[in-house]
Amino acid sequence: MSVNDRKMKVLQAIVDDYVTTNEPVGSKSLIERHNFPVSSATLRNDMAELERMGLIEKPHTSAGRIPSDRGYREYVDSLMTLDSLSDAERIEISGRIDESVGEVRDLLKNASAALSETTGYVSLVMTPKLAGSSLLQLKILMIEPGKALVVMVLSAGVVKDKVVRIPNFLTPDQLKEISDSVEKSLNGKPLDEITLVTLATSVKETKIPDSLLNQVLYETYTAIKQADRLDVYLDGEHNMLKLPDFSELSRARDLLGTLSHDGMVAGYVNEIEKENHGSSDTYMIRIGQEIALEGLEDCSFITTTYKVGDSISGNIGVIGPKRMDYSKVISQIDFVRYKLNDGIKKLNS
Amino acid sequence: MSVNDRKMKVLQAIVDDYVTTNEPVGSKSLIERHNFPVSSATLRNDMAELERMGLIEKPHTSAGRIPSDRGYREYVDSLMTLDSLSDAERIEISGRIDESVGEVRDLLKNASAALSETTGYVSLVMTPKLAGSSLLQLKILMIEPGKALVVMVLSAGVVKDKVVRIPNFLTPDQLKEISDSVEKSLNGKPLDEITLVTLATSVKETKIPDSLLNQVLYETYTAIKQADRLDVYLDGEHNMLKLPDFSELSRARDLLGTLSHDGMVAGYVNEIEKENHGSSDTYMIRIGQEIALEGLEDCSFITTTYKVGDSISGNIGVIGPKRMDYSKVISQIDFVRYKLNDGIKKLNS
DNA sequence: TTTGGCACTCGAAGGATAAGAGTGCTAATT
DNA sequence: AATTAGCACTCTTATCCTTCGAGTGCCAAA
Repeated sequence: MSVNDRKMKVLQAIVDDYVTTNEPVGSKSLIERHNFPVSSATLRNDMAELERMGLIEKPHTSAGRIPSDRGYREYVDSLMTLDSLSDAERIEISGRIDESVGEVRDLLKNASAALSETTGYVSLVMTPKLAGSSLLQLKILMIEPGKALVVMVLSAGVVKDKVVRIPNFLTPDQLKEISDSVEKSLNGKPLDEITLVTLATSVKETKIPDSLLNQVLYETYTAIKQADRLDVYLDGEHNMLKLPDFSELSRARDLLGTLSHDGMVAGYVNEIEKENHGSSDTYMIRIGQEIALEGLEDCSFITTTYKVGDSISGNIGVIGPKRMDYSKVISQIDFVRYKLNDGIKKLNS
Repeated sequence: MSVNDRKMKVLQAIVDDYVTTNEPVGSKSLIERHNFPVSSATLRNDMAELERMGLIEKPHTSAGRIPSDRGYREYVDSLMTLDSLSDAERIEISGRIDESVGEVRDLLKNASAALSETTGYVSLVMTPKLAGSSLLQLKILMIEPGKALVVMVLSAGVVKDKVVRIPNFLTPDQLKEISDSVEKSLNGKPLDEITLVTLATSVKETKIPDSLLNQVLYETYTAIKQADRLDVYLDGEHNMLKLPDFSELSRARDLLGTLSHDGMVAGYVNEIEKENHGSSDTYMIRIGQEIALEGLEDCSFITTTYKVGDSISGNIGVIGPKRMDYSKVISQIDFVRYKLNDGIKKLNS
């Protein structure tokens, strides 16, 4: 084993130890716990070198070493060995997710709950981005005078709807006429290409007075725009309070404060995804300072995607302390992702 | 002023001081801050008496006094003076709530956000209980072979729907036949009186084979049952970390742990409401140990109802430290409640 | 019933000290 | 050149002690 190889082993050992004990690790305990065929003095030299390379650091002059952000990065990129889930864990997760009844929303919520429960960290599940998916059907149904339901069927069988207000004296027949023309002209169009103008041109041929038409069109338009609204299911925030990493109240406060703006978190995930543009099934891992969200400096953020049909996907991930068992968490996310894909397929088929 | 009156004044002063300073209040500072026309020794006697009555207590032998749960109770029931909101607060709250677009769900979420924001505590908004409301319309619409949408209109104009799976070879005409018979026989029935049997009898006369019928009926039944699902919007949990009352990490952990089970909190609110059965517009206040939820021993829980139409109502409230400005919080809830009632009326009219 | 006075209590804050884990460096060894 | 033993040095943590001050309870006088 070359000297360089050993240094990397040392880094790996430091990360492993620090993750489990949450104590800066010193040369002596390193020797005790792992069987390095060298003395502690040698490890001290290696550790000094690793520090020079910026991979580990000491909290204080006379303390052991902890991994730096770059150290974790090196660990995750090159040193980590992936392990797999125990059967017990699989059963636990499956149980929670399979109890979902009927709606995608339940499924996503339960997946998030299962993920935060098994990891002990914060889980994140976002509804799929529908902006790029296309409109397969659109019907406007009269509920009662003045009130209608816009029902949209999107690619991959996703159904969205919204109650809208319409002019009181619009008749069901008139509404049907509008609905049919709109559907005819929008059919197959991607959601994000639909504008108010598109809608207006689609009903040019009808004989319904503009005054009535306009309100219906506008409401239909808002319904379409709202169809791709992003919902975020964050779960397990309170888990972070159990971690020694956040035993300082101010850290915990900053963290939970930021996490309470789920829109911010979602926005950040979308940014990350843009950078990795669309390579699905891969894991995006952000460590410590790499995360551009206030209060998450001591966290790592792991995300990946789940699928709804072929072209539509949503995000799923975990926010935990930098000091986490990356390998384990990734396999946990992976299994939840698998169950989620599966559940959605069953629901939407 | 009688001696007894003064004792109550002293209690009031202690609560007021303790709420603002979060320090046990002693006889001397009491004299300084309020103009009692007596000496500190006299107040000491009064305080000893109040303690004998169980209304105040000392954390330690040589500390000042803090209100006991019963002390707060006395304060809330008899001593508190209600004040009103500042214009700035009204505008702040109105702004947040008025920006809601289109859906009741947004409105509830925003109301909850506004409430947690202005109080600085945890807010709670629950969707209305629909179990008792009745079914005015029910339509089952074919979306594509194998998939249909069940649309229900309930009292007070509330619309609910759910995508369900149906047998692949069921024709739109058959579906319409089922839909019409079901609607005819269920019309006006309260949701909680509808059973699978009710549904089955309603379609006895149709000529559709049972094998097809049963799945549709079952799915419709689950759609109806799911219509009155209770959603809970808890917001501002992280605010609690800012309070000195929860600067002990373990307290904060217990509190947020319990609050993360929003189902538990919702269940508790329903219990409270049953006890107060249905007297609307009143405030239900639980203080400290009166709250039967783990981790909320140092909290107070104030709830009331908002209205959707005449007969349907939901709950809204705040969870904060016992040591809160009750009067202020109540007026804040009251204003949010008012804005919420108003917003719903506008949406549903 | 109220008041001044006084002894007493107890927590919070501030040092001082000792223990312990860990480091860096030097000189010797392989 | 790489490794090792040894040792002086550093820095944190825990513990104990002291002091300080706010507050109490109670007694005797008004």
